[in-house]
Amino acid sequence: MPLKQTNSIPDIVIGRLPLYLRALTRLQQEGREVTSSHELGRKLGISSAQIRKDLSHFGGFGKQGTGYQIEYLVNKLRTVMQVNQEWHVALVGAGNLGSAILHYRGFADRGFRIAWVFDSDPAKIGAHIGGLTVQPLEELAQTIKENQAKLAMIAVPAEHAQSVANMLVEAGVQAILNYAPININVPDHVMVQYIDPVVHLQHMTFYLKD
Amino acid sequence: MPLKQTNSIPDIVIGRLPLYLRALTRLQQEGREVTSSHELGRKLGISSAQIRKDLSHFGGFGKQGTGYQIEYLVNKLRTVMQVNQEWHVALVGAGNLGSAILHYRGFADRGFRIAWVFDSDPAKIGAHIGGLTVQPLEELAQTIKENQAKLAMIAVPAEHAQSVANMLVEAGVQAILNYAPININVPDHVMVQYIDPVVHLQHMTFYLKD
DNA sequence: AAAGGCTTGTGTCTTTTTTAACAATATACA
DNA sequence: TGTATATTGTTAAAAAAGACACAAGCCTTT
Repeated sequence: MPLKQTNSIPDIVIGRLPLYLRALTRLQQEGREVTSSHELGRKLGISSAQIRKDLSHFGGFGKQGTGYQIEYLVNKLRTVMQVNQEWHVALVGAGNLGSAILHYRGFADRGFRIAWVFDSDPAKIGAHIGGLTVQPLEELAQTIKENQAKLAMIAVPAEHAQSVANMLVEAGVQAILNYAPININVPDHVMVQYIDPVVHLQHMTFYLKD
Repeated sequence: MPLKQTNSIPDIVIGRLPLYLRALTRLQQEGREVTSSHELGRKLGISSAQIRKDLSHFGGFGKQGTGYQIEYLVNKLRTVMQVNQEWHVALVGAGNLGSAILHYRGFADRGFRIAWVFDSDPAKIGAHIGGLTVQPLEELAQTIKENQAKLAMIAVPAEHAQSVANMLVEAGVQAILNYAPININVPDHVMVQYIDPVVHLQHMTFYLKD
């Protein structure tokens, strides 16, 4: 689903890079300048060997006996992940969830600017939320094409997620973050990731005693 | 991190069960009564063999030549995952994110009732959000102990997530869904799952051309 | 009642992922 | 300077996860 054939680096490794980056930037905020695979592993609940191996896919970022220069490693990871630039993201859905997403600071803080928001509800179109004006769904294709947006988030009811996805794909979006609790089908060249908190809760209740 | 040693069924299998349940309930809503591992696999982007193998860990739920009776399988999965009951969840943080979580219908719809909400901000305490009254953080321990809450969600700024987690653990919570973009450390017997949309976006930008 | 078409559950094989181990190198300090 | 300690990058081994393949069973149709 999210994967592509870079044929050398496993997708599961790519999936851990954001976690490394997140932990490293936090260390940075705490004023730290150097860390080690052991420290990072302890913080993330991952073995140090795994961290070293993952990072080694992209080059030797550390120094024997010393560890990793945090600022240097952060920059390298940002480059590898292509998040050393600002990404503009389209959001579809301006209901409760969409509004919450628009108000969340965490995206802009880490380089993802929600640049457009669409909804099909006439009552919402034209409204100003989080500095943006809600556009009608009809404008989606043109806006995305004109701006060559590559990223989009879906925050509409499950029933409409697939048709929205179709529109996004048709308009040229290459990566979708789907908040609707439903699997969507897209062509192979389009990536999809899912956010469904209930899935996580259910994963955990399996293990709960009583 | 979320794992425990049931020593027989891999955690990665448990993690897929909620996805199966989600797809199955949707089929049910569409009026379907029977499905197959092939159909389910197609919908989920998973091989049919994997689905059959995963389900076989819990017994033979299907019928050769026919497939799976959806209602029957849904009930079985709910039982296995222990979501054939309503869970009461404590929420910490009544800011933007916390409010959004409180207003989201998706939890209650699938058996997770947010029953208490806590915040440390005097301006928020006493406020009514989504049918609940925001309680002061000082009441967290007692409320959770009295009600034997097992599940909690963290929706506070990253800086406070660890101390909130400590309080929750101390109060007896066994599973935490952490929306704060930071890794938290908890004892082995406590499970943690993370929701961080930026992690998913970064996972995808790696693959984007240009 | 026999044949043909599906689909499950599972044993086996293959691939992927993780862990373990260690030589090489850096730093601190006696 | 030399010794002890720390930490990387990498190779090899182990473990885990996934794909494959097929006998067995169910249903429909002739």
